[in-house]
Amino acid sequence: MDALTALATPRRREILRLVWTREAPAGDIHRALPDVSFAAISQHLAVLAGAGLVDVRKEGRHRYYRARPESLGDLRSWLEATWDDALYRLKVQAELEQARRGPRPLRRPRRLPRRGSTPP
Amino acid sequence: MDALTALATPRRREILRLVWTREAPAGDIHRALPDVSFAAISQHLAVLAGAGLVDVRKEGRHRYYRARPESLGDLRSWLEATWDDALYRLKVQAELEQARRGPRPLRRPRRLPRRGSTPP
DNA sequence: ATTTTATTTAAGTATTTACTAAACTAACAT
DNA sequence: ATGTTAGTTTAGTAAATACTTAAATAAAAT
Repeated sequence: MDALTALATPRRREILRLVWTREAPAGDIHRALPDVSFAAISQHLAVLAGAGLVDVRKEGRHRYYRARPESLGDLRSWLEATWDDALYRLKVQAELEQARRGPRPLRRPRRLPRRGSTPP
Repeated sequence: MDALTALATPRRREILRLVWTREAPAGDIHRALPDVSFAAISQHLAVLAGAGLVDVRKEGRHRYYRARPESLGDLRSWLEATWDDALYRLKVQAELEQARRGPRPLRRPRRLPRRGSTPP
Protein backbone atom coordinates (compact mmCIF):
# COMPACT_ATOMS: atom_id res chain seq x y z
CA MET A 1 0.00 0.00 0.00
CA ASP A 2 1.75 3.03 -1.34
CA ALA A 3 -0.66 5.34 0.46
CA LEU A 4 1.34 4.94 3.64
CA THR A 5 4.42 6.25 1.94
CA ALA A 6 2.48 9.19 0.55
CA LEU A 7 0.97 9.95 3.95
CA ALA A 8 4.30 9.79 5.71
CA THR A 9 5.13 13.46 5.44
CA PRO A 10 3.21 16.20 7.25
CA ARG A 11 3.27 18.38 4.19
CA ARG A 12 1.34 15.92 2.09
CA ARG A 13 -1.11 15.25 4.89
CA GLU A 14 -1.75 18.96 5.02
CA ILE A 15 -2.29 19.15 1.28
CA LEU A 16 -4.59 16.17 1.36
CA ARG A 17 -6.64 17.78 4.12
CA LEU A 18 -7.07 20.89 2.03
CA VAL A 19 -8.76 18.96 -0.75
CA TRP A 20 -10.55 16.50 1.45
CA THR A 21 -14.07 17.87 1.25
CA ARG A 22 -14.02 19.62 -2.09
CA GLU A 23 -11.79 20.06 -5.03
CA ALA A 24 -9.38 22.96 -5.32
CA PRO A 25 -6.99 24.17 -7.99
CA ALA A 26 -3.30 23.82 -7.29
CA GLY A 27 -2.92 27.57 -7.02
CA ASP A 28 -5.31 27.80 -4.07
CA ILE A 29 -3.43 25.07 -2.33
CA HIS A 30 -0.24 26.92 -2.89
CA ARG A 31 -1.65 30.15 -1.52
CA ALA A 32 -2.90 28.30 1.54
CA LEU A 33 0.63 27.04 2.22
CA PRO A 34 2.69 30.10 1.53
CA ASP A 35 5.99 28.86 2.85
CA VAL A 36 6.43 26.32 0.06
CA SER A 37 7.07 26.90 -3.61
CA PHE A 38 4.44 26.18 -6.19
CA ALA A 39 6.70 23.59 -7.74
CA ALA A 40 6.92 21.69 -4.47
CA ILE A 41 3.14 21.69 -4.15
CA SER A 42 2.84 20.33 -7.63
CA GLN A 43 5.31 17.57 -6.91
CA HIS A 44 3.53 16.59 -3.72
CA LEU A 45 0.24 16.51 -5.58
CA ALA A 46 1.81 14.17 -8.09
CA VAL A 47 2.86 11.82 -5.30
CA LEU A 48 -0.61 11.90 -3.78
CA ALA A 49 -2.16 11.19 -7.16
CA GLY A 50 0.29 8.37 -7.77
CA ALA A 51 -0.81 6.78 -4.51
CA GLY A 52 -4.44 7.06 -5.51
CA LEU A 53 -5.18 9.50 -2.72
CA VAL A 54 -6.32 12.33 -4.99
CA ASP A 55 -8.03 12.72 -8.34
CA VAL A 56 -7.34 15.43 -10.87
CA ARG A 57 -9.83 17.14 -13.13
CA LYS A 58 -8.61 19.40 -15.88
CA GLU A 59 -10.72 22.38 -16.81
CA GLY A 60 -9.34 25.16 -18.90
CA ARG A 61 -6.01 26.13 -17.52
CA HIS A 62 -6.85 24.90 -14.06
CA ARG A 63 -6.26 21.54 -12.56
CA TYR A 64 -8.68 20.72 -9.80
CA TYR A 65 -7.51 18.28 -7.17
CA ARG A 66 -9.76 16.38 -4.86
CA ALA A 67 -9.10 13.68 -2.29
CA ARG A 68 -10.48 10.21 -2.83
CA PRO A 69 -12.00 9.38 0.54
CA GLU A 70 -12.35 5.75 -0.48
CA SER A 71 -8.59 5.56 -0.47
CA LEU A 72 -8.67 5.80 3.29
CA GLY A 73 -11.04 2.90 3.30
CA ASP A 74 -8.51 1.05 1.21
CA LEU A 75 -5.89 1.90 3.77
CA ARG A 76 -8.02 0.53 6.55
CA SER A 77 -8.69 -2.60 4.54
CA TRP A 78 -5.00 -3.04 4.07
CA LEU A 79 -4.36 -2.67 7.77
CA GLU A 80 -6.95 -5.24 8.56
CA ALA A 81 -5.95 -7.60 5.81
CA THR A 82 -2.36 -7.49 6.92
CA TRP A 83 -2.84 -7.74 10.59
CA ASP A 84 -6.23 -9.11 11.44
CA ASP A 85 -6.19 -12.10 9.17
CA ALA A 86 -5.81 -15.31 11.13
CA LEU A 87 -4.12 -17.24 8.35
CA TYR A 88 -1.66 -14.47 7.85
CA ARG A 89 -0.84 -14.48 11.52
CA LEU A 90 -0.17 -18.18 11.47
CA LYS A 91 2.12 -17.79 8.52
CA VAL A 92 4.04 -15.05 10.25
CA GLN A 93 4.38 -17.09 13.39
CA ALA A 94 5.73 -19.98 11.40
CA GLU A 95 8.33 -17.72 9.85
CA LEU A 96 9.43 -16.56 13.26
CA GLU A 97 9.59 -20.02 14.68
CA GLN A 98 11.63 -21.26 11.79
CA ALA A 99 13.99 -18.35 12.28
CA ARG A 100 14.34 -19.51 15.80
CA ARG A 101 15.66 -22.87 14.51
CA GLY A 102 14.20 -24.72 17.41
CA PRO A 103 11.53 -27.43 17.53
CA ARG A 104 10.23 -26.06 20.77
CA PRO A 105 7.49 -23.48 20.79
CA LEU A 106 8.49 -19.94 21.51
CA ARG A 107 9.56 -19.60 25.09
CA ARG A 108 7.00 -18.63 27.62
CA PRO A 109 8.10 -16.68 30.68
CA ARG A 110 6.35 -18.82 33.19
CA ARG A 111 4.33 -21.81 32.47
CA LEU A 112 1.42 -22.57 34.70
CA PRO A 113 1.03 -26.20 35.63
CA ARG A 114 -1.29 -27.66 33.10
CA ARG A 115 -3.13 -30.85 32.68
CA GLY A 116 -4.47 -31.74 29.26
CA SER A 117 -5.79 -28.30 28.46
CA THR A 118 -5.80 -27.21 24.83
CA PRO A 119 -3.70 -24.16 24.10
CA PRO A 120 -5.32 -21.28 22.16
CA MET B 1 0.55 11.01 14.35
CA ASP B 2 4.05 9.76 14.02
CA ALA B 3 2.85 6.23 13.35
CA LEU B 4 2.38 7.10 9.71
CA THR B 5 6.04 7.98 9.40
CA ALA B 6 7.01 4.77 11.13
CA LEU B 7 4.74 2.72 8.87
CA ALA B 8 6.01 4.37 5.72
CA THR B 9 8.73 1.85 4.97
CA PRO B 10 8.06 -1.76 4.00
CA ARG B 11 10.83 -2.94 6.25
CA ARG B 12 9.24 -1.61 9.39
CA ARG B 13 5.85 -2.93 8.35
CA GLU B 14 7.45 -6.32 7.99
CA ILE B 15 9.04 -6.10 11.41
CA LEU B 16 5.80 -4.97 12.96
CA ARG B 17 4.00 -7.91 11.38
CA LEU B 18 6.51 -10.29 12.91
CA VAL B 19 5.67 -9.17 16.42
CA TRP B 20 2.01 -8.59 15.84
CA THR B 21 0.56 -11.63 17.57
CA ARG B 22 3.24 -12.43 20.10
CA GLU B 23 6.39 -11.00 21.44
CA ALA B 24 9.78 -11.94 20.06
CA PRO B 25 13.35 -11.09 20.95
CA ALA B 26 15.25 -8.86 18.55
CA GLY B 27 17.50 -11.73 17.56
CA ASP B 28 14.62 -13.78 16.22
CA ILE B 29 13.44 -10.85 14.18
CA HIS B 30 16.90 -10.44 12.80
CA ARG B 31 17.12 -14.10 11.85
CA ALA B 32 13.73 -13.87 10.13
CA LEU B 33 15.02 -11.02 7.97
CA PRO B 34 18.47 -12.25 7.08
CA ASP B 35 19.29 -9.63 4.48
CA VAL B 36 19.51 -6.84 7.02
CA SER B 37 22.06 -6.27 9.74
CA PHE B 38 21.20 -6.66 13.37
CA ALA B 39 21.97 -3.01 13.92
CA ALA B 40 19.42 -1.97 11.30
CA ILE B 41 16.76 -4.12 12.95
CA SER B 42 17.52 -2.54 16.26
CA GLN B 43 17.21 0.93 14.78
CA HIS B 44 13.92 0.12 13.12
CA LEU B 45 12.62 -1.27 16.38
CA ALA B 46 13.57 1.98 18.08
CA VAL B 47 11.56 3.92 15.51
CA LEU B 48 8.57 1.66 15.96
CA ALA B 49 8.81 1.98 19.73
CA GLY B 50 9.13 5.74 19.45
CA ALA B 51 5.91 5.83 17.46
CA GLY B 52 4.16 3.77 20.10
CA LEU B 53 3.67 0.88 17.73
CA VAL B 54 5.61 -1.65 19.80
CA ASP B 55 6.33 -2.30 23.45
CA VAL B 56 9.57 -3.64 24.87
CA ARG B 57 9.99 -5.98 27.79
CA LYS B 58 13.44 -6.58 29.19
CA GLU B 59 14.19 -9.95 30.65
CA GLY B 60 17.73 -10.99 31.36
CA ARG B 61 19.81 -10.14 28.35
CA HIS B 62 16.86 -10.36 25.99
CA ARG B 63 14.57 -7.63 24.87
CA TYR B 64 11.18 -8.87 23.86
CA TYR B 65 9.26 -6.77 21.39
CA ARG B 66 5.56 -6.88 20.81
CA ALA B 67 3.20 -4.81 18.69
CA ARG B 68 0.60 -2.66 20.39
CA PRO B 69 -2.51 -3.47 18.38
CA GLU B 70 -4.32 -0.55 19.98
CA SER B 71 -1.93 1.73 18.15
CA LEU B 72 -3.70 0.85 14.93
CA GLY B 73 -6.91 1.88 16.56
CA ASP B 74 -5.22 5.14 17.45
CA LEU B 75 -4.21 5.53 13.86
CA ARG B 76 -7.73 5.04 12.68
CA SER B 77 -9.00 7.46 15.28
CA TRP B 78 -6.52 9.99 14.08
CA LEU B 79 -7.57 9.53 10.50
CA GLU B 80 -11.16 10.03 11.44
CA ALA B 81 -10.50 12.94 13.73
CA THR B 82 -8.51 14.65 11.04
CA TRP B 83 -10.70 13.97 8.12
CA ASP B 84 -14.17 13.00 9.19
CA ASP B 85 -14.80 15.78 11.65
CA ALA B 86 -17.32 18.24 10.30
CA LEU B 87 -15.98 21.22 12.20
CA TYR B 88 -12.53 20.51 11.01
CA ARG B 89 -13.75 20.34 7.45
CA LEU B 90 -15.39 23.70 7.78
CA LYS B 91 -12.24 25.21 9.14
CA VAL B 92 -10.21 23.80 6.29
CA GLN B 93 -12.71 25.09 3.75
CA ALA B 94 -12.52 28.53 5.26
CA GLU B 95 -8.76 28.47 4.95
CA LEU B 96 -9.02 27.55 1.32
CA GLU B 97 -11.62 30.15 0.50
CA GLN B 98 -9.60 32.81 2.14
CA ALA B 99 -6.61 31.75 0.11
CA ARG B 100 -8.80 31.89 -2.99
CA ARG B 101 -9.79 35.53 -2.74
CA GLY B 102 -7.57 37.82 -0.83
CA PRO B 103 -4.19 36.76 -2.08
CA ARG B 104 -2.06 36.25 0.95
CA PRO B 105 1.70 36.79 0.79
CA LEU B 106 2.43 35.23 -2.54
CA ARG B 107 5.75 33.55 -2.54
CA ARG B 108 6.86 34.20 -6.08
CA PRO B 109 10.27 35.61 -6.94
CA ARG B 110 9.79 39.34 -7.11
CA ARG B 111 10.46 40.97 -10.37
CA LEU B 112 11.23 44.63 -10.92
CA PRO B 113 14.91 44.53 -10.01
CA ARG B 114 15.78 47.89 -8.61
CA ARG B 115 19.01 49.57 -9.35
CA GLY B 116 21.42 49.28 -6.47
CA SER B 117 19.25 46.82 -4.57
CA THR B 118 21.07 44.57 -2.13
CA PRO B 119 20.52 40.91 -2.88
CA PRO B 120 20.39 38.45 0.07
C1' DA C 1 0.96 36.37 -32.61
C1' DT C 2 2.29 37.84 -28.15
C1' DT C 3 1.39 38.00 -23.38
C1' DT C 4 -0.59 36.42 -19.20
C1' DT C 5 -2.08 32.93 -16.13
C1' DA C 6 -1.90 28.26 -14.18
C1' DT C 7 0.64 24.58 -13.61
C1' DT C 8 4.25 21.05 -14.62
C1' DT C 9 8.89 19.51 -15.52
C1' DA C 10 13.79 19.82 -15.23
C1' DA C 11 18.02 20.39 -12.89
C1' DG C 12 20.40 20.96 -9.03
C1' DT C 13 21.16 21.25 -3.86
C1' DA C 14 20.39 20.05 0.79
C1' DT C 15 18.44 17.32 4.15
C1' DT C 16 16.90 12.95 5.66
C1' DT C 17 17.00 8.23 6.02
C1' DA C 18 18.39 3.23 5.62
C1' DC C 19 22.04 0.80 5.87
C1' DT C 20 26.73 -1.26 7.36
C1' DA C 21 30.68 -2.16 10.28
C1' DA C 22 32.68 -1.56 14.41
C1' DA C 23 32.71 -0.07 19.22
C1' DC C 24 30.05 -0.33 23.30
C1' DT C 25 26.95 -2.03 27.32
C1' DA C 26 24.73 -5.32 30.07
C1' DA C 27 23.67 -9.93 31.82
C1' DC C 28 25.22 -14.23 32.39
C1' DA C 29 28.67 -18.10 32.55
C1' DT C 30 33.15 -19.91 33.51
C1' DA D 1 38.50 -11.62 36.47
C1' DT D 2 37.65 -13.08 31.34
C1' DG D 3 34.71 -14.54 27.89
C1' DT D 4 30.17 -15.05 25.56
C1' DT D 5 25.78 -13.72 24.17
C1' DA D 6 22.08 -10.25 23.17
C1' DG D 7 21.36 -6.02 21.97
C1' DT D 8 22.26 -0.94 21.32
C1' DT D 9 24.88 3.07 19.88
C1' DT D 10 28.10 5.51 17.03
C1' DA D 11 30.19 6.95 12.87
C1' DG D 12 30.19 6.97 8.36
C1' DT D 13 28.22 6.26 3.58
C1' DA D 14 25.00 5.79 -0.13
C1' DA D 15 20.53 6.42 -1.70
C1' DA D 16 16.15 8.69 -1.41
C1' DT D 17 13.52 12.67 -0.85
C1' DA D 18 11.98 17.63 -0.21
C1' DC D 19 12.97 21.63 -1.63
C1' DT D 20 14.59 25.40 -4.67
C1' DT D 21 14.91 28.27 -9.09
C1' DA D 22 14.44 28.29 -13.84
C1' DA D 23 12.60 26.70 -18.03
C1' DA D 24 8.66 24.52 -20.44
C1' DT D 25 3.77 23.75 -21.63
C1' DA D 26 -0.83 24.93 -22.37
C1' DA D 27 -5.10 27.57 -22.42
C1' DA D 28 -7.04 32.10 -22.50
C1' DA D 29 -6.80 37.08 -23.18
C1' DT D 30 -4.90 40.78 -25.63
